[in-house]
Amino acid sequence: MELNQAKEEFVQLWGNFGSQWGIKKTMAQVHALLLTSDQALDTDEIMEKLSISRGSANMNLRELMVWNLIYKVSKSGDRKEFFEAEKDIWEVMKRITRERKRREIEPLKFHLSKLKEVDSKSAESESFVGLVGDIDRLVSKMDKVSDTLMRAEESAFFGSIIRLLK
Amino acid sequence: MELNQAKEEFVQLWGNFGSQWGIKKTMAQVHALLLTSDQALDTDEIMEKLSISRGSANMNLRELMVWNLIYKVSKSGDRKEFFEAEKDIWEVMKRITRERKRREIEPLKFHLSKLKEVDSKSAESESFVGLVGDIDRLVSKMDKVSDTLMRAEESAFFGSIIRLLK
DNA sequence: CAAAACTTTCAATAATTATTGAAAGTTAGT
DNA sequence: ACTAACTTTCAATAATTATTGAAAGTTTTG
Repeated sequence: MELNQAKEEFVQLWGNFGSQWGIKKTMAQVHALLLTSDQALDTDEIMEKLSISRGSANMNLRELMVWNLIYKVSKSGDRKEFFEAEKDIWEVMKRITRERKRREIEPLKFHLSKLKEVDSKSAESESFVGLVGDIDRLVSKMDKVSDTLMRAEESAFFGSIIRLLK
Repeated sequence: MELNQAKEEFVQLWGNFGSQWGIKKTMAQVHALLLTSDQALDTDEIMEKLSISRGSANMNLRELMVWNLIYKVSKSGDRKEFFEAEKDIWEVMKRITRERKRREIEPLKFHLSKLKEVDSKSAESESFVGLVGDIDRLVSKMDKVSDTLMRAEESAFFGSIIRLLK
């Protein structure tokens, strides 16, 4: 397979899978384009390569910066802004996980804790509170495990535990 | 807070968060309704409680059965079908994870392996193949870890490792 | 400071995705 | 085998979500 074709397929692939797990398709495509580009690109290049409008390019680039997945870079002698992606895939995954945690896990835990305040007079109330509590504990556990995983590469101790899990 | 109000809020909550992570909103709401119901419900009750059409109720119930999150149950002396949810939350999470793995991780790995067949003549090709390989390895690792977690409750050995991660 | 170069915004519009509900299909009882 | 009770399908429609692009805003340069 030819390199440019492979890159294009990668952009589509990343877009489709990204949108399956909560990342907007176009944002994921912009990300993929920058991930597979050996040099920083400017807005017009991105618009052209992905056939998207200036507005969309701008919006998605800004969002990717919020997620910390791409950086603005300047080229001397050019006043345009160029963008380049964080290339360390493990770092990419950590940042996506961090952002999703902030946007999803934390609000979810907040709402669950409210629901536990239901008047627990009846057996049915008890079992509802039990269910909510179980969900809360499970979410917390998954959250903790993902934290630990994210730290694993930086710690010999946790790293060795992770290796056990292979 | 009053129980029925809490249940309604839970249905909304589950619907919103479900749709953020790839489960359709109405399906998640049907699931939440059955999770918090102390008895099995029939299609008409579900239609009424969630204000959805017969078609939508049917479609979402069938999909939940594919995911193995709910069961059909019969009541003697009634030929209607009733539905009830798997109540063990850990089991629920395992089944959701399993289904998502089947639908997302496996196809992703398949596509990634294709992309590694790019002609690697140039330095740029090498780095593209490197990126794809990194992603493939990361996805595999996360997949393995999640498998291990899913098995953890059933194994004293893995269970004790998981407890270390708290 | 004025104009050029570039970036951002946002209301209108397009694209996508979910829902409806009536009709077709199925199953069970007599 | 007929009918009534119930379930499923799917083309039409509604609801939602993403995209556009022209106008407004900002920054840089001479």
